[in-house]
Amino acid sequence: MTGTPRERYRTQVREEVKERAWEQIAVAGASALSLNAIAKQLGMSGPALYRYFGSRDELITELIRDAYRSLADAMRAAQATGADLAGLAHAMRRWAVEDPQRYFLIYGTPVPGYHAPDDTTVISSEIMATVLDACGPAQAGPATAFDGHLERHREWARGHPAPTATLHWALSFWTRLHGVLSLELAGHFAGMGFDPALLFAAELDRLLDRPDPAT
Amino acid sequence: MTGTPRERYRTQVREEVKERAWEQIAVAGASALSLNAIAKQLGMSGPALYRYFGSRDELITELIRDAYRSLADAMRAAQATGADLAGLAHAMRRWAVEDPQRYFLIYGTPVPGYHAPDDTTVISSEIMATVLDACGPAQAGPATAFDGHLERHREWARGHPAPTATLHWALSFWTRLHGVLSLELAGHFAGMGFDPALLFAAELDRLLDRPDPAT
DNA sequence: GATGATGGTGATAGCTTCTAACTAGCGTGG
DNA sequence: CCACGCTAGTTAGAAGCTATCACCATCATC
Repeated sequence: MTGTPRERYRTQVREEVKERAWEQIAVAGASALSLNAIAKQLGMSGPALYRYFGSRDELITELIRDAYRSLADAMRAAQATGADLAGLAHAMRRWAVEDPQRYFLIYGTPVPGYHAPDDTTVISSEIMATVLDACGPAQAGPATAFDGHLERHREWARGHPAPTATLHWALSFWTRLHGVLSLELAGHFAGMGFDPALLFAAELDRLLDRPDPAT
Repeated sequence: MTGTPRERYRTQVREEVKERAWEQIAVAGASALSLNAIAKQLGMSGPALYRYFGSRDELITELIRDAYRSLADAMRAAQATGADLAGLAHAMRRWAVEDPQRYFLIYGTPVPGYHAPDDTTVISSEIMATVLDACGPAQAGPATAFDGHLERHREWARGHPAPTATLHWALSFWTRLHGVLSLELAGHFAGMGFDPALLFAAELDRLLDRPDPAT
């Protein structure tokens, strides 16, 4: 809405490019993303896209940034509606299942040479802060040897007042949910018969120290 | 050693191709694997490789198979030397850290169209069986609602006599260790300061119900 | 209205996978 | 022993990709 018509057109084309890029990624993965194909879909030919994105990597970087932003927003939105930690976990799973390749763009196989831009780590710690905010005093767990080590490496919490044991707990929240979720999204449970959503819920219950929600 | 000289030469070239492929994957990831580059390294030009591998996908499939086989062997070898569950976990981590891209070839971002060959699921359940074999009666955890669901979907255990609660426990072993391990290998802990190996050990301790190994 | 920034074009280089046609040579059956 | 056949290798080429370059049109502003 703001800016000169030139600028508005420019951002609109950029958005449309990213739109098509997401479509391609959803059906064939990020490695199959083709600038040529996107250009053809937009009715313009090949090199025109380089006016809007300097390279394929630059476009993908932009998409990674947007994916991070989208995940952080989904978590914050869940928190805003009064969701507890279980609610945050399910919001995260919903966001991931909605577009698995978008999840893998963040948490999938890294390309050895590639370095994510700095602001993604900012967003990443924003997500972490959302989890920490939702943690009550109950989320601590008994002190472990790792907690002592973690006490000396609290930098990543960016001054969040949560006790170190809670930081450890939040790390477990992240790693465990990512473990079950990424295996589900990658299809590793496909031929095994059980319902991945139930395994996710069970893992979450164990994490929240609710040993048996059924009885 | 067996077979005609022709066959021996053929398998030797195939092995050499895979060797170079692993080198390329280790430094640039599987997506950057180039048959042309491999052929050039072997001193032959381009299309000659298609005598040995029908396509790029076929080569990658072969590599995935070998990676699965290698992981299963590493786990079985650890078990053969009397390793307990913690030993299995550390064997798995060693194997992964040794060549992260090899780990990601198995557990990383899946290409939407691609379907892994059937024998990989066989090897996968062999790995699962190794874990189940190392489980004592202690590894069960309290019965959960998920265990009831899992009771009706035991097919993937392929007749292993372990009780259902132990199957659930083995799933947690898999998902939790994969969670912390894959995030480490992907570099998501890079800027956070703490030692990923210690987080892995801590997560393993919690999994094995050893709340505080330090005190 | 002239001028300069901007958007788009086709041509081109260099890379990729993969197919097709063809040749050199090894190994075995007659 | 020799001829045939299979195999491994070659070059050429199609189709695709990223990315750069040179050029042209068009729009916005002075």
